[in-house]
Amino acid sequence: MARAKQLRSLKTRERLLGSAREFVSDVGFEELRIEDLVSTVGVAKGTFFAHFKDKDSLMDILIAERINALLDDMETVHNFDSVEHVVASIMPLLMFISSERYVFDIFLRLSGALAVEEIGKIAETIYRYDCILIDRLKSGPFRQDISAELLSEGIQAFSVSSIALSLCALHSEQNLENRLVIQLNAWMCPS
Amino acid sequence: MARAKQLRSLKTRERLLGSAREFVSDVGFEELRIEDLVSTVGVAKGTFFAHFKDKDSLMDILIAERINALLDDMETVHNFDSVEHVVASIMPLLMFISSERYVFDIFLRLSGALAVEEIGKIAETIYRYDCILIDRLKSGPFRQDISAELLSEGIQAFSVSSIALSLCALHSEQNLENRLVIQLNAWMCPS
Amino acid sequence: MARAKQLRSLKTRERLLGSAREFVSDVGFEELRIEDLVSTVGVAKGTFFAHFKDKDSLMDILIAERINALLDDMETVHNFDSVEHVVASIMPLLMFISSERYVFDIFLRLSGALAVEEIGKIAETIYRYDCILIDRLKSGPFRQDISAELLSEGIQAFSVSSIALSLCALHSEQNLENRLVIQLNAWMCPS
Amino acid sequence: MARAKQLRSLKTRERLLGSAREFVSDVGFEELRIEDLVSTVGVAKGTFFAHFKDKDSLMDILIAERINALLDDMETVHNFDSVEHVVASIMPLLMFISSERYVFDIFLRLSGALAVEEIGKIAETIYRYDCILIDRLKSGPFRQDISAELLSEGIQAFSVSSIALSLCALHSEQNLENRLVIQLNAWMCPS
DNA sequence: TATGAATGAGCGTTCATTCAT
DNA sequence: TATGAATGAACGCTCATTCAT
Repeated sequence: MARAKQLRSLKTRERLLGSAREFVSDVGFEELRIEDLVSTVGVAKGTFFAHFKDKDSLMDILIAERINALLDDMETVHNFDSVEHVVASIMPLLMFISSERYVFDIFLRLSGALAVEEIGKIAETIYRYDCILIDRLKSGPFRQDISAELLSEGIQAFSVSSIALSLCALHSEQNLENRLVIQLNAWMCPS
Repeated sequence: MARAKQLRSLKTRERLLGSAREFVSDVGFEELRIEDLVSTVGVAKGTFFAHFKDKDSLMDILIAERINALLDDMETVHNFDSVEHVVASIMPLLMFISSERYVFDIFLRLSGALAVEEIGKIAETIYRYDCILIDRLKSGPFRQDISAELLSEGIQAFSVSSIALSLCALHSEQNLENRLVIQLNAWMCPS
Repeated sequence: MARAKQLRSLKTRERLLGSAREFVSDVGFEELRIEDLVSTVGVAKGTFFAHFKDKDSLMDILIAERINALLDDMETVHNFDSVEHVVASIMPLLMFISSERYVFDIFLRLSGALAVEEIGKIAETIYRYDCILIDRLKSGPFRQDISAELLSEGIQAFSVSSIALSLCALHSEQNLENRLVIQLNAWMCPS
Repeated sequence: MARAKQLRSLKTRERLLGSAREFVSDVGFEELRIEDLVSTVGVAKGTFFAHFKDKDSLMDILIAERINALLDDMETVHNFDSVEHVVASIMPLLMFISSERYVFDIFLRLSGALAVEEIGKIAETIYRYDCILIDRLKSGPFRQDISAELLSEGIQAFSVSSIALSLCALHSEQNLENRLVIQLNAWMCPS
C-alpha cells in the first residue's frame, strides 16, 4: 500500500528540489516563488503541496542541505588546535547563515524542533553540528573545567549572537570573525 | 497657530500610542493591526504614517518602553553578588522578549542600529542595558581576566541563545533559567 | 474464479458504503471526504471511482437509502384523514432533506432524472414518494376537482418551498410545519 | 470621516460592476472570473474585495439587478385577468432564474435573508416581487377564501418547483409553462 | 480491479504602505 | 497634517477526478 509510490513520485520530488536549488542560486532563498517553481518544473501547484507541507518546509530542506554540505567540509578537520582554528572552521557556516536575513530567520525558526515527532531537517543539522563540535572539542587545547557539551553551547550562543549583529548595517564580516575570536578565546581559554 | 497645530499633532500621536498600548495588552504585539488602531483612534490610515515611519517604528517604541521599564527595575539592584543573582535580575527582561516570537523577531531586527544616524529606541535600550550590566559587573565576584564589556557581551549572547531555544516547543521557561545559570557560571566564573 | 472476484468486489463496495454511512452519521453528508473514506477502508482513491461513478453517485445512494427508510415508515400509514395528518406524515422526510443545505442541494439536483436511461436512486424515491402520496390522497377527505396526481405535485411544491425557506437563518423548524399546514389546507381543502 | 469616499471609490465600483455585467452577458454568470474582471478593469484583486465581500456578494447584486429589471416590466401590468395572464407575466422572471443552474443555486441560497441586519439584494427583490404579486392578486378574478399573501406564497412555491424540474434534462421550457398553468389554475381557481 | 500520483484553476486572504487630493 | 482608496503579489488551499501503470 505504500509501495508503488517511488518511481514517479520521487522523480517529481527531485525535479522540484532540483529546480528549487537553481532558483536559490540564481535569485536567493527569499526570492524563490512557488509559482515560478511549479511552472518551471511543469507540474501543478497542488503537486507541490502534495510533496511539501508548505514553503517553509521546502526551505527547511534546502537550507539543511547547504548546512550539511558545509558540515561535511567541517568534518574533514579532525582536531581543533586553537580558538582561531575553531573560528576558521565554522566561519563558512556562519557566512552562509548570515548571507540573507531570510535564511537566518528560517534558521532561527526551524532550528528548534517543533515537536518531538517532527524534527525538521535544519534541527537535525544542528544536532549533527553539535556532535561534530563536541567530538573535536574533547581533544582540543581548551579549558577542561567544563564539559565539551557546554563548551559547544557557548560556541553556538556566540555564533548566533555574532550573526545577528552582522545582519545589522554597522557590522561587517571581518568584524564578525574578529569579535568571535575574542569572545571564544575568553570562553574557551580563560586564563 | 503653529503651536496649536503642534499640540494637536502631538495629541494625535499620543492617542495612537495610547491606543496601541491597549491593543498590545489585549491581543499582543503580533496581533496589532494598523487598521484597527486608526479606526479606534478615529483617524485615517495615512495619518498613522505621518506620525510613524512604519509599523516597525511603532513597535520599536512600544517594545523599547517595556524594556526601559524593566531596566528601571534592574537599576534598583546595585550589585551582583552571584551568577544566580545576575540571572534573577535579567530574567524579567528575558521573559518579556521571549513572550512572543514576534517580539523576539523585532528585537533581533532592531537591536542593532540600522544606520549610524538613526539609532532606534530598542537599540538605545540595548546600549542602556549594556551600561547597566557593565557597571554592576565591574564590582561583582566574577572573573577579572576579561573586561566587564566582554563579560556583558557573553551574557547577552547566552541570553539571546536561550530565548531562541525557549521559543521552540520543547524548551520551557524553567529550563531557560536553569540553563542560563549553568552557562553563565561557566562564562563568568571559570575555575 | 470470476465469482470470487465478484465477491471481493462486492465486498469492497460494501465496505465503502458502510464506512460512508459512518462518516455521514459522524460528520454529516457535506463533510464526507473521499480521501478520508478510502483511507479508512484501506483502498486507493481510484478504487472508489471504480465502484462509483462520482461522489454525487455515492451521495445519491446514501441519501436515497435514508429517504427510503422514511418512506417505509410513511407507508405504514394507509389513510390521510386530514391535512394535519398529511403534514405530520411527511415531516420526517422534510426534516431530513432540510437537515443540511448540502443534502437539499443534492436532492434538488438529483431529484429529476438526468436522462431517461439513468434514473438515479433519489429520483426513484421521488417516484415512490409520489406513488405513496397519490394512493393515500385518492381516498382522503380532500378536494376532488383535481386529480390525486396534481394534488401530490402541489404538496411537493409547497414542501420544497418550505424547506428552502427553513434553510435560511430566519426560519425555524416549527415555522416550517405551521406554514405548511396553512398552505396545504388552502391547497387541498379550498372552501 | 465618511465623506471623501465618493468620487474615486464609487467610480471604481461602477467600473467593476460595469465590466462584470459585460462578462455576464458574454460568458454567463457561472463563467465570470474575479481574476479576469480585475485585470480587465485594471485594478488589483485586493480592490475587488474592498468593494465586495466575496464573489457571491457580487453575484447577489448582478442577479438582483436583472430581477429588478424584470420586475419593472412586471409592474407595468396592473391587473391579472386570468391565471394564464399571471403565468405569462412571471415567465420572463422564471426564464431568467432557470437560465443557468448556477443562477438558480445563487438565487436559492441568497433568497432568504441570512440575518435580519444584512438583507441581501436578491432577498430584497423577493420581497418586492411578493408585494407586486399581492397587489395584483387582490383585484384579480381568483379565489377569495384565502388571503392574497397566501395566494402569492403558492405561486412562488409552484414557480420554484417548476424551475427545479426544468433544470433537469427531461423537462423543457414549454413544459414549464404548461405545467405551471395547470398547477396555478388548481391553486388559484379551485372550482 | 486496483493503485496513487498528479491535476487544475480559481478563490480568498493578507495588510502595510503609498499617493493623489 | 489629514484623508482613505488603491495597491500588490504571492500563498495556501481545495479535493473530486483522471490516468498511466
